[in-house]
Amino acid sequence: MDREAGRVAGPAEAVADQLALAIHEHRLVPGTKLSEDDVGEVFGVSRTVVRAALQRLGHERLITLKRNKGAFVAQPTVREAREVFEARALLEPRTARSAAERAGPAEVARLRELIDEEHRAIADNHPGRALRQSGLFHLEIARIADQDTIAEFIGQLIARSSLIIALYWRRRNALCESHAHHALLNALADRDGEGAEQMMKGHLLDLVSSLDLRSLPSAPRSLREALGA
Amino acid sequence: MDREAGRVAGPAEAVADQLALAIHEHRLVPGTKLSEDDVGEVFGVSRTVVRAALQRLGHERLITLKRNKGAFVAQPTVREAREVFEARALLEPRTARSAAERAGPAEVARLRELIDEEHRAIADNHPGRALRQSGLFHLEIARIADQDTIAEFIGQLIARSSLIIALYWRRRNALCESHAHHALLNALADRDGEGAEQMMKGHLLDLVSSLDLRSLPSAPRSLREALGA
DNA sequence: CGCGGCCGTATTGTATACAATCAAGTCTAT
DNA sequence: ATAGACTTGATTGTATACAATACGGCCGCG
Repeated sequence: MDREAGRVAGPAEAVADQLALAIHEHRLVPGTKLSEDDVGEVFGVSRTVVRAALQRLGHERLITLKRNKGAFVAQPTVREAREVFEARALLEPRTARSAAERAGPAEVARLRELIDEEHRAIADNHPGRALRQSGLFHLEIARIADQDTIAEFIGQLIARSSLIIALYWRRRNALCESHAHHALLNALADRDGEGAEQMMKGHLLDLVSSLDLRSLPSAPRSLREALGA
Repeated sequence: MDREAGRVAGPAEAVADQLALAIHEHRLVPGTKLSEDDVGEVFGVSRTVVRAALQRLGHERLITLKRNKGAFVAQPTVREAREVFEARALLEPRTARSAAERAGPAEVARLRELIDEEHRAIADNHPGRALRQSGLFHLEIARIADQDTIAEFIGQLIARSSLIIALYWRRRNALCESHAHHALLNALADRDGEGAEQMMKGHLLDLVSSLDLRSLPSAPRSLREALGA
């Protein structure tokens, strides 16, 4: 479960990972303020390590750091939402193709397990967990492609996608898009690179089209914030 | 010269930018240790802000943070070098196409200015500055494409490429690859998207082939000496 | 002469204290 | 009553002090 091999994890990483998970699962919604004292008390660490964690999340664009004002769970704009999915469209299809050309039985099994957990989360009425598992499925494909650098980018984009979905998701039903994941899995199992690439491309387009990128971000926490910054 | 609009710059950002520039221009070579006390004394700030700066650079993979050991200018492995250029190959050609479809006279003029500065740096025998300008040329194309998210990724990849070039550059002559930049510029000025995409693809392939991905890192230098000149 | 454990020094990790800035509520004057 | 300035409380920005860890030299032993 370590974020990255070769880099030793410290308390700040642990705090950042916990916060990132909460954001990913929509337990922390966009716009929420993350006070340094509050976070420090929750995790039992000092502001020093909290600040380090917040800095990392800020660099990943999961939170926005406003000078002298504090850290807030990011609220991606419509423009940023489009850009994130355009970046994913550039990276993920080709990566899925590479993954298909490399996938063995062990890799397919890992992907199947992720899909199963996603289904279990849906059955348990935990849409946040389901979304997280869905993201891990995409990330695992990048890892199978044996491209750590691209995988890291995709991981960031997936996290930001989670924020975008929180803000712009159109239909609230929990159908999600597990069929697409199944189809992708089959293509990978068949080592069908071309198919996997096309599947991923279509899947991402479906995702974007399931968003409502014409509306403004859903209601911010305060009117003042909507009119001010 | 601000790194990013919307985010207010503080002292830590200034220190990080200076260090990043030094790394980019090869005044700080891979492997160099960045002691917190030394950096703090050089820039006249306390370790707190130095640590913030080092953390940002660490997240950008320009430096490697070893727990309880300190920060060192990163030494990308051969594998990482390949991955960085594979990522660039995924992102930059399509981005160059978009840029070509959007470029107006002002954008072309900015690019031409960057090329001119690159030539001036070469004429002044400042290969570090020339390399930096070359990177800014690539980055400006991403900005012209009006894709901030992708541009940020490309910016990171360019910075890492600078480290890779420091470690694996084969021929030491300062010929560089300005012809390719000129050709790219012409394609952009002609709004030739397809041509720009192909040019960029070929240019990146040329870059990779100019590396010697079998040699090993060279000896580092001291921080003070590198920044003093 | 080489090797292994010990200790001193230097550097990083973390917590805390102080300064600076911001937000909100109060008070006054028009 | 409202607009504006002031003041107060809270939160962040920065510096410093202390604790923990690692590196290097020294000594003793084989």
